[in-house]
Amino acid sequence: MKRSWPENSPSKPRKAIEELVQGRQFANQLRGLLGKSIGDDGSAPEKDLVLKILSSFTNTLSLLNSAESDVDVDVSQVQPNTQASSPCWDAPKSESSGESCRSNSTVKDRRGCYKRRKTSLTVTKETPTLIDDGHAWRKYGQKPILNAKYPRHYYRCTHKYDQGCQAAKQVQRIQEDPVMHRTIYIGNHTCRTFQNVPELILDSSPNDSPFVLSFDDTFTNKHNHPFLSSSFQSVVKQEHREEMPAAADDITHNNQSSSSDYLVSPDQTALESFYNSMPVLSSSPMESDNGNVISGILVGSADFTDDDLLFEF
DNA sequence: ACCATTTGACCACC
DNA sequence: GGTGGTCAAATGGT
Repeated sequence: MKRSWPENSPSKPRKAIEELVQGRQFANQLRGLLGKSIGDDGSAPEKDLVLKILSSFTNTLSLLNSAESDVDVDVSQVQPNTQASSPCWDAPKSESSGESCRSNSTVKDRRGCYKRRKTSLTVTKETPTLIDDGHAWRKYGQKPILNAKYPRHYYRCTHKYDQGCQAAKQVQRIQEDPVMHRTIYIGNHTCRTFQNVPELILDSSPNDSPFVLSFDDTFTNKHNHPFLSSSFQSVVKQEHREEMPAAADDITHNNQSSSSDYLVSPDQTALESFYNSMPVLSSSPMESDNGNVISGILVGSADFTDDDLLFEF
């Protein structure tokens, strides 16, 4: 599950990680200073630049650190034959969703009765700030994670039941850098209710990547990956898919489209090649005055508990 | 009253 | 059996 460094060179990557962590902490300190003097809207070019630096650090760290990540979702976890084994995820409330559930149990006894979705479409992001991603999330759980300093928070889409939206996310503060939060987006939004989310059109031109996005007329540089375009968003770590027809929930933006309208290709190989070929991180210089726009697309961490907010600045 | 969060309990997976 | 993911009652906020 977790990747590890080659046995013959275990120390160098770790040293690199340490250096990167330190660099990222320095960048965070600088960002804090800038934040105090500039404001918190993220629109200042200085702050934007710092965020990009942070993103670079985080990205590199994430690549190096994936083997140690406590929320690691490795591509190797993809288990195609588990696609149909997630009834509780798709319809967790339904009585029929838990085949393994005790049939005669009371309502209270049905707690935790579900089929855990082992693998699914997931996108891991690390964000230096807690920015509303435009979706409405409801927290449904919090768990302390073994060997992790900070608990993991579980969120589901607010419209899970009224619209059947399957999107969920897990948020956990990164141990090495508590300012950063690692958000794992699971599944894609099928709800139509969005706040502050701009128009986002997936360009499915056949000659290019089927996942190219265009952000209306304010965001047209197609070489930037949708996940990676924000100066706030730091890392798209890994992704794999299972039964979800679309790519990341946040890039679909189906507020104006039904689930069948997803423009992201469901083809897994295309998806993989897309993510393999894309640059690890690219920070768009174009979104600086549209921070809210981009954050609504790319950055998770909408709802946080008090301890999360302690680190907000 | 309604909605969101908290939190202990339950259960699947390893 | 341990860990992590989810449920749902209890609680709090508006």
